[in-house]
This record gives sequence, structure tokens and C-alpha cells, in this order.
Amino acid sequence: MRMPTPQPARPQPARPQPGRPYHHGDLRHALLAEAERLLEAGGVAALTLRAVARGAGVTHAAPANHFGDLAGLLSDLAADGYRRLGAALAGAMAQAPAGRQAGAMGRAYVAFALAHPGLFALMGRPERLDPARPALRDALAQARAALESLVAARPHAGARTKRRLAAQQAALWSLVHGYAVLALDGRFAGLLATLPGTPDETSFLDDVLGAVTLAET
Amino acid sequence: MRMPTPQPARPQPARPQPGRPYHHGDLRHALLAEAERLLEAGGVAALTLRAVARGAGVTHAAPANHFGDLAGLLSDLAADGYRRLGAALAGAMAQAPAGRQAGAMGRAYVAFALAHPGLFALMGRPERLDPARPALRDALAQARAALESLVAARPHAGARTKRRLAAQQAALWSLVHGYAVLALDGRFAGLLATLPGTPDETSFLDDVLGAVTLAET
DNA sequence: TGTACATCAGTGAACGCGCGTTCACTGATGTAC
DNA sequence: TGTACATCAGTGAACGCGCGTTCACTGATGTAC
Repeated sequence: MRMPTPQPARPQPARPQPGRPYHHGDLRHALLAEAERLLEAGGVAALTLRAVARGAGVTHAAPANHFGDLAGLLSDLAADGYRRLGAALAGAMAQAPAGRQAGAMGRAYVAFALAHPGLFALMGRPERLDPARPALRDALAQARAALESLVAARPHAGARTKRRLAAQQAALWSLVHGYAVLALDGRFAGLLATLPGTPDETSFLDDVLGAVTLAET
Repeated sequence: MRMPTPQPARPQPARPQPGRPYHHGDLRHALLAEAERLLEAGGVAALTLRAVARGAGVTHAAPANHFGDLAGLLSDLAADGYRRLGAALAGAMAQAPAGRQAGAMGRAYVAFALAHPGLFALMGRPERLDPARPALRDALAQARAALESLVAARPHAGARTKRRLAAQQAALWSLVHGYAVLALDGRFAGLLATLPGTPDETSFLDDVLGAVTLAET
């Protein structure tokens, strides 16, 4: 019996598939999911309209129907990131015992960044985003609100107190943002290697948070 | 008397200038200077071999003689940034009275970032740089040494103390790096606008540094 | 239940663009003798 | 002081690439009657 010659594994014919439905059904979410996959695999530079469309199995002009342009797609993806970050911060706040909320929130912030480095990097690249997009504005506001909830509970504070509260908030934010950025860039690798037990970035964060006291208000 | 028709201001004929010497003389530095100019004017995305060469009035293949490729040029530029940052940190340390050195260094770090936002951004984009370049390695090491000089004076510390010192160093670094990044992204703008006197990012940094105490060793 | 029609979502081809890299070349410089 | 020659630095044209955008189109869906 003659066996059929094994076909060389050729690239998926992709588009003109016979049984493939013309409409995708939920292309918008499929594109966002593929974009996030590309982002975590190859960084912000890997995010192009064509690559995303390719990954979703769709013509590269198709995303325009859902996002307008590339900045739109990136903005909606970043908005999703801010939404998730805000939720993580709020959740950490809610679960932490009184007096430990700042630390809990800081840990949640860094944990989010380390778990989603690509998304975190995109969120920190405003020049690639369109700030006018409602989804992005809303998600940003939501994440900020979570951050600010730590010190926002005193609407009647005097001017001096107000400024001190703002400084505390900015200090915590700066600390955890800086830690996340530096950790993701591998800047602590050398330092950690010299420490006994060679801690990782997550456990070292506890040391770092412990090394800092926010001055009492 | 007939006045000559005013010539439309046409773009500099650029290359085939008659009197122009074939050899530039110091093209390497001219390219670095132009690259930094472009960087501060248009961000990291504006840095292409062709744009830099164009700005320096030279063929776009010329930079290869001095930097090999684009990553080489960016790396040497970033190296210069680290050298200057390291010098600024060391200078601030040297001038500050004992006990105020951490604050002085933090202020110098943020001041550098705010004065050279493009360069600072490039330094924080390791994926665009070539870490194997000796100039970059050296400059990085120099800047780190300045940062570490704050707590590096105790080589015989025990394990617990060592880890605490490392945590303090990382905390200060994270704080000022995060502050610089967030300030440059305009993240404090809304917050500052609500404060009495609407401070700018530089004076607000004093508040932020004042809001934080590094735990005693 | 059927039919006409408007709207929507994805296709596929084409466009022009700027990019980094390669290459043979040539003008300028410096060095050996 | 002059000359031959190797090396260096910049030229200019060409290459292929992937990009975002535009466009007329068509298949699918939903709605009005």
C-alpha cells in the first residue's frame, strides 16, 4: 500500500479557511487577549496592529473596527491593567488589619507589577496611550482612588496636614513604583546575590518596607 | 534697481556642500550631542541612526564607523548619562553635612532626572542598550558605587545588619527613582494642584523626603 | 413566516514611509622610508 | 623634503522589511413590515 507522501508542515493557510465563520463573535476581546500575550512575551515593542491581528487570525485591518487605531488598542489594554491594579490595591486594603494597610497595598502594587511586567511597562508609557479614551481615564481614576484611599479619609484636615498627607501618599507610591521598576529592570540582582540566603525581589520588598517609616501625621 | 527675488527658504543642501571637509573632525561627539538633543526633544522613539546622522549633517551610514550599530550609539549615550548621574550623586554626597547625605543624594537624583528627562528615560530602557559595552558597564558601576557609598562603609557588618543596610539603600533608591519616574509622567500634577500654594515637583520632593524616615540601623 | 433593506464586521490589495544594514567607492590622513 | 602606501572615515545608492492607513468590497446579522 502506498503511503501518501508526508506533506511538509506548512504554515497554517490562515485566512481563507473554508469552515471559518466570517464574523468572529468576540474579536474585541480576542484582540486584547492576544495583545497582552504579545506584550508579556515581547515587551511593548512587540505590540503592533499587524502582529496582534495576525495572532488573532484576522486581517490586519480588522482591529480598526474595534479600536480605531493602535493607540486605541494600547489604551484599552492599559485601561484593563489599571482596572486590575486598582482592584488588587482595593482588595489588599480591605483585607489588611488597621495599621498594616500601607504595607499591604505596597505589596499588592509590586506583586501586580512582577506578575504582569509587560502590562505594567505599557501602563508606564503614556506617550503610547491616548489619555482622552474614556476607558483609560476611568480606569486611571479608579486606580488612583484606591491609592488615595489610604490618606483620603480626612477631608477636613488643615493646610499643613493636607500637605503632609499628600507627601505620605506620594512617598508610598514612589517607593513601591520605584521598587517595581528597578526590580523588573534587574537592578537589584547584584545586590540580592550578596545577601545571605539570596532573597528574591518579593521577600526583599518586606525588608525594604520595613526599613521605612512614614512619619506620623 | 532690481532686487533679487527672495529665495524660498529651502532646506539646507546638506551633503554635497562645496567647501565642506570630507572628514568631520569629531563626528563621534557631534553624533552624541545630536542624539541627546533629539532625545530631549522627541523622546527615545526619536532616536534613529538616520535622524542622528541627518542632524549631524552626515550620511546615515557614517555612524557605523563610530558606534557599530544603533544599540551601540544608544549605549554610549546612556553611559554618558550614568557618568553624569554618578558624578552628581557623589558631588551631592561630598557637600552634604553628615546626617543629611541621604536627602542630598535623593535630591540630586531627582534633579538629574528632571533636568534630563529624555536621557533619564533612555537609561531606564535596558532593552534598547547593549549591556556588554564597556563604556556602559563602567558608567553603570560608577553610578552604583555613588549610590552605595551611603551604606557601604561597614564591610564588617553582621548578616542581619548587612541585610538591613541593603534594604535601606534599596528603599532610598526606589523612593527617588519612583518619584522621578512618576513626576516625569505627570502623575503628581493633579495632586499638586490641590495643595495650597500649588508646589512644583522639586519643592514637593522635600515634603516627600520629610515624610519618610529610614529606620535606624 | 417571509422578504427587503440597512448596518455592521472582516477581507484583501495597495499605498507610501522610514527604518537598519550592506556595499563598493573615494577622499583624507598619517606613517615609513 | 618628498613619495609610496596603508588605514581610516564618510559617501551614496541599493536592499528588503514591517509598519499604519486607506479603500472598495462582501458576507453576515438584525430589524421593519
